[in-house]
Amino acid sequence: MRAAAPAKKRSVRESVREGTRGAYREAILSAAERVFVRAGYYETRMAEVAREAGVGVGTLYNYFESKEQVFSAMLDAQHEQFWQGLERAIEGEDDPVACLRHLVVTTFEHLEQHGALFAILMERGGVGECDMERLAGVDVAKHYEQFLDLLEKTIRAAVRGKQIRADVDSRLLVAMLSGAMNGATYSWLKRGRRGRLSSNADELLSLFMQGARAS
Amino acid sequence: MRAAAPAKKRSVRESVREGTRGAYREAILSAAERVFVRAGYYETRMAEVAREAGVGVGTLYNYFESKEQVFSAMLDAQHEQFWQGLERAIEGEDDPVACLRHLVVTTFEHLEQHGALFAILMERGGVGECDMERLAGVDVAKHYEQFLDLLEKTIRAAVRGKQIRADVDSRLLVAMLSGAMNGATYSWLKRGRRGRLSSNADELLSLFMQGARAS
Amino acid sequence: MRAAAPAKKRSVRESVREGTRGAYREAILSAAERVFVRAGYYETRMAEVAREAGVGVGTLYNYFESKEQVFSAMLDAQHEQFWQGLERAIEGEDDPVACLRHLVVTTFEHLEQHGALFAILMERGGVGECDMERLAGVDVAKHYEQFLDLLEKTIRAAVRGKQIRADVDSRLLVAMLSGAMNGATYSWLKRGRRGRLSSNADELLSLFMQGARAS
Amino acid sequence: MRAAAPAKKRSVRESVREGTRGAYREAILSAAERVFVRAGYYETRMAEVAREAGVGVGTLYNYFESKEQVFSAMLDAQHEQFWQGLERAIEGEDDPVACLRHLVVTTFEHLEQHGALFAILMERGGVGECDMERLAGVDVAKHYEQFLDLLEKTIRAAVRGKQIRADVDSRLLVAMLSGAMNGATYSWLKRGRRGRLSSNADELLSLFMQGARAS
DNA sequence: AATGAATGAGTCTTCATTCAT
DNA sequence: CATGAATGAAGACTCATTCAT
Repeated sequence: MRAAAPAKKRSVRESVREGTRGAYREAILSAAERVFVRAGYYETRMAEVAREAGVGVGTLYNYFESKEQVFSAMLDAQHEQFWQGLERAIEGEDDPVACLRHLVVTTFEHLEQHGALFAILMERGGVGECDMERLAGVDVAKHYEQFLDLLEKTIRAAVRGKQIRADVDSRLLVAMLSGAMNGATYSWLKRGRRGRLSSNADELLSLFMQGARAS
Repeated sequence: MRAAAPAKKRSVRESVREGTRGAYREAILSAAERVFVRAGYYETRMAEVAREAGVGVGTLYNYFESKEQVFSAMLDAQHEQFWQGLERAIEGEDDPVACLRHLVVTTFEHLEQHGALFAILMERGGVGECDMERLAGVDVAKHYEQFLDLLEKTIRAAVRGKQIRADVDSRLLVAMLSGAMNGATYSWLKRGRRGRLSSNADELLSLFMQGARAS
Repeated sequence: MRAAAPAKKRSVRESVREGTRGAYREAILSAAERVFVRAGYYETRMAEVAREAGVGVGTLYNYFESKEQVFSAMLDAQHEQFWQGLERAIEGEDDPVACLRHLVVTTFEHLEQHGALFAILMERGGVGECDMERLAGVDVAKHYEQFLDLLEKTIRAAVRGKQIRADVDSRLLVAMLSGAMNGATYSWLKRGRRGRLSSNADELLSLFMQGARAS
Repeated sequence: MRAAAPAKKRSVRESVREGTRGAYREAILSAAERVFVRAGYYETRMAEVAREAGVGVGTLYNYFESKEQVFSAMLDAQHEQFWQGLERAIEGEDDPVACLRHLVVTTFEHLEQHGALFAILMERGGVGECDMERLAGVDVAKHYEQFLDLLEKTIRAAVRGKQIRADVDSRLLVAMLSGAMNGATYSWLKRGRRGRLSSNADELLSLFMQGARAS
């Protein structure tokens, strides 16, 4: 078999390799997510990621340049998934306030599913002056900023639609809403993930809108 | 001079030594604050802290047991200072809502003065499941929790005084207010500390109260 | 070749690895023996052991937990080898006095081959109150005690066989014989290992037996 | 007082200083003996010696150049004392065998009084190739060799006096006797210093002489 | 001269990364 | 390519020694 047609074998091997490559990548990123969430960036050992992924340490380096890159790639993958869900959620929704609700609910649902990883990053993004912002060279705030941008865009749209008051700096509104979401997430994590995080969405938004609503 | 009262000289020497010990401790903690904020816990090198403090590495270990202890001690010192300011600010204030305002303003002022260190801790406290919560063995969330407790106590008082609605879980209100404060701080840091963080206090509180106010 | 039985290849690889592991362990222990003998425990640097073994420092820690463990493992290996020789030498020998002779000769031969390491340990075992006895946490006297026990057992047998007088505490006889062996070894080392240490065995035993012999 | 006659004061001061110097030196050496015996050379900290002596660390360096020198000086002091006792014991004694007995008894008595320190040194002297022989640069075997020389001289005298057989290398006899003494000391230490070490002297010598005696 | 805090060279140990198999 | 042992750069920490008081 193995000695058979080299040409054909090659394509087969290729495709297998393709699939294999993908599978390995997935497995590594998935393992990385678990371990990084569990232990944090610095306390995470490449050996531990490898074990969790069921591969050899060397294999990690066949797919990624370094620990940093594994971390970064995992972030991107997470963000990608989150972002797709977000876009799907607000697709075709014209009402900015309804959009805001979708954003909050989708975010909370993602956090429920994917643990606090994204939250960690948001939080870490919030570190501010600390170089951790560029955690080990990775711009961990990038994705969070993108999220904040979407939030701001949506709020501005609501302002234009007279649904949200215009006399408050929209950046403050963004800060408040995102902060409130973080606060709720923090509280939920502290309580040991009891209950559903997303069940807070409506009440949270309601409180926010009471203050933000155009009179 | 040399023949002067030995007893006194001794006490002088003692006091000098006392002063020196205190001065060294201060210098180290101060340097530690700068370096830890700059680089984060893991990227901070004891040698760097020593250089920043203008002392030898060994000296660090004359005052603290380990890197962790330096970090922990610096946290405690920061918190001590912050907490004193907080208590001074709300001392004798009976109105819970006015208290809330003092809390926000004092916190913002502290952050303006002491950089994002405290913010880092709050943020880090928010990390959730990550073991970084007990960063290298230090319970960094401890102080933040204490702050949240005070916030909750004050909000409950306002609820009892019919100033804040009773139909919303006070923990959600705490999460929202603290989160909003974090959000504002994050935004301020991102803008490069331009303007005064505390100038957001009234608007932030006003928005919060609109939602929270007892109807 | 490559298409050959993967199963077998695996086992080959395994065995190679096994062999390699063994070889590395051996090399490290052997290097450790040389360096520890040369420099003593405290003056020995892990880097020096690594260099002597022709491996990287990190490799040492792939095989042993710590410097102490390297030391301890080397001791055990030495003792193992010595003890095997000893048992082989006295195997099937019924005459206690002949046994004693085998013990002395075998010990001397081991010392001739393996340098003063074992002697060091014996000597160190003799340190007494000094904590060095438990040199850096390692019970270095353990092996020496085992040797003394064998000596005592053999002497007791000779007493029962009326070959050695019963009116002297066998522990004193043990102390004398072992001490005399140490003394001869010390002298031999001092003379720069000239001549054969084991050539002293018969004369030494003869002198010992003159005093010890049952009248 | 202090401002009084400078000239006289000086001499007073001098004498006080002399006495003081001596007292300090004594205190340090005495403390050093205890600590070195307790912990061994390498595990001994200068700070611990200072504490035991009731002086400041800096003071140690006013009297000795280094840790090594403290160790060395303590050794010399010990040896000095031991040697004086030895000379006093054999002074005027013409019979070599009686001399031997004095040597053994005096040595054992010294060991009983001064703990195992001297024993340690003897033992260490026995280390052989190990650089510990020149423990931290100190020739710890020096004193032991001197003792062995005296032993050999005495044995030779006994040979000349026909009290000890001439057909055995006197160096072997020295090795045996000194070794037996070490063995007895080791055993005594192992038994926790129970009983009197010197009570073994006669029996030990008797056994030795049985073998060594000229027929 | 006594003191003890400051000092930093030197050590063990870790762990990301490489590479022979 | 997968693998995992080898590697060595780098860091926390110790402790003999110095020196200002």
